[in-house]
Amino acid sequence: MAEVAALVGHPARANILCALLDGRALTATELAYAAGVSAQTTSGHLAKLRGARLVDVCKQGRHRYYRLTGAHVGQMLESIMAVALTGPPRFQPRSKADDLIRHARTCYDHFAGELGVGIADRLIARDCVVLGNEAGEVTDAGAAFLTRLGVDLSGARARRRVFCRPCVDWTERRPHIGGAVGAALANRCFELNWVERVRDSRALIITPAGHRGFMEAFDLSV
Amino acid sequence: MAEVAALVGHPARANILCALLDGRALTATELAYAAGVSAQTTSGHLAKLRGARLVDVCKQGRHRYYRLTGAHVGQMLESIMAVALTGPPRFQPRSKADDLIRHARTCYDHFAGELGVGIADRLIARDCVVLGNEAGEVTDAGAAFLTRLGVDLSGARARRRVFCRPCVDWTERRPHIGGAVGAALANRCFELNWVERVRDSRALIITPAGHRGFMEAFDLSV
DNA sequence: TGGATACTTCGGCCGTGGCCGAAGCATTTG
DNA sequence: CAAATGCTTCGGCCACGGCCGAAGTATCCA
Repeated sequence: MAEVAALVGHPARANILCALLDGRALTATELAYAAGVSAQTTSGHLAKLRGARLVDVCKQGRHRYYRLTGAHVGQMLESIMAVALTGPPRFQPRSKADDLIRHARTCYDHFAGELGVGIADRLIARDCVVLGNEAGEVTDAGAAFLTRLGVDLSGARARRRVFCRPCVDWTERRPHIGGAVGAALANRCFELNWVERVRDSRALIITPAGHRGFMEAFDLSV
Repeated sequence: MAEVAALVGHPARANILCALLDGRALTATELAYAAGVSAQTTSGHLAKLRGARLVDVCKQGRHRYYRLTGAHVGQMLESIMAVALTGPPRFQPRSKADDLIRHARTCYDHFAGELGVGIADRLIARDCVVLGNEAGEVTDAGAAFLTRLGVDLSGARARRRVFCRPCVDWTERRPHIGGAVGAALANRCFELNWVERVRDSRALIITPAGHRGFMEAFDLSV
């Protein structure tokens, strides 16, 4: 047991595992970037994670795709995060980049930060979405609203992943909307050019069109 | 997050946390024995665990009693165990103590092992309890049955914690009943003197009265 | 076929963190 | 008040494990 915990207990490996948390499979190079260490160091970490069956690998050409071995690993990571969040507030140097990332960012493939939590709040207030502790659901009114916005809900339903789930935001410490719905909504916002990615970061910039759009659609000023 | 995992990821600290897993409060010296290191080393570990709010301490005379800060820490430990057990099979010397703990033990504050899983199985078979993946519920028939047994269900409902939830058993690899209901049921069994704690262990001994009681109440021979 | 890309293995350097002996407080007991 | 007990702090030793540079496989592409 200590071995498993020790594997998660190193920043580089924790970053790798978090990057895999949404179930996608990523290549070793992508994970090296996420971990912030060199490719050969990452390779060593991945070998250890594989040895403990925390991640699986599948070869495709010259790429190797890594993924979590199963939901139980994801649940473990979530439970560790939950404990970490109840811990003592940590010292966090404020910086320009920090403010950006607190303001709006992606959480794997959906929105987080003030933007993500704000959207979730509005959708909940309008009875478009119901979020429980472990799961969530889109109401009929919510489905109509999102469809009107151009979000591909039927595509989202067809995917094998969880349709709608709450995802605790690590800056706001409140839930935002994850799962296939969260991803589909984020996709649509990218299409509409409401947000743009910041290079080499998970941070997002909200375009002028985005400011108008989020205000019109969600009555949300960001 | 990596910090929390790193704390759990050392054998000495993992032992300390496991020793606390049944919810009892233990003194620093007892924990030093459980961890297998000297008192001063243990003191250092405990200071770190306390710093991360994984354990709480309360002074009583010249003793200091340590306990887990809450159920969320216990759940995290269980989920790590669950992952550790799905990993590559490890060499495990079988011992008398091992058999005991596999047979019947406490899991935080409810029953686990063959006993815990057996009880869960019978309650499910009789439609007294329904267990999902993340949550569970007690049926009306179940409430009547447990009340007849003397379990304090209304007290359990009044508490702020999750009422009924499945808890994956790390030896049986199947769910047993946790949450407030699991705790209340365990309490009642202690009251009835059906089980007794084994010193310095989470293992339980089923008394002769317990053998009769579990057979009569649950049709369960343990 | 040869070079580029993706990934792993090897080897050596270095720092963090664990460990215990000794000493220092705090509390209880005689 | 002194001795014993429970626990923590301090200091120094040591080793495990992380990190990267360099070199070695495997695969793709022109």
